[in-house]
Amino acid sequence: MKTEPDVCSFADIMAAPRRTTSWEGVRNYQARNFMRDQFRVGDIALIYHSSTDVPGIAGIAKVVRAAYPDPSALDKKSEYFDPASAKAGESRWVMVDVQGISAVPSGVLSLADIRGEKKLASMLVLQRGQRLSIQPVSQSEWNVLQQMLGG
DNA sequence: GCCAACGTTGGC
DNA sequence: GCCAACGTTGGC
Repeated sequence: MKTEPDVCSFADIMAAPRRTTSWEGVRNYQARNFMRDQFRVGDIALIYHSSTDVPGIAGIAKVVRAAYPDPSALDKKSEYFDPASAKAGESRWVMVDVQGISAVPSGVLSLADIRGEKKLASMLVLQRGQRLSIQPVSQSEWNVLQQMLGG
């Protein structure tokens, strides 16, 4: 799950009540559908910092609430306000709640580190033009990442 | 700040 | 339903 640390960093998640935050503001259908159709309570999520000095995985979280309507789409004061949702009278977007588990010990497992590991060459985050803010990670990729994170 | 890549919008 | 124009993403 990508986030800009200036907006919501992994540290922000860890500092939130119950270390839990709602993943509001996803406004891309493919990313929404991943949350709606694939996310289950208990699933592990990698929190990735984008648009920052050292982009990469900053921490591990887990899904503690499955997809439900994202009310920010109906909030005119929100930067995530969606006129089409407001017109329809209900949010077309969903969010999940995630709870921080642990930060990456070194601070970040950088994109460069990920790119340097041949076993991770299949990761979507490395693919050219891949901008999706929610990306699936395979079990084998996760196994390698866990090794790199010291188990 | 650049710019490639991609998604969305809207006129036709 | 095509597709040009526009907006956004995000590494570099």
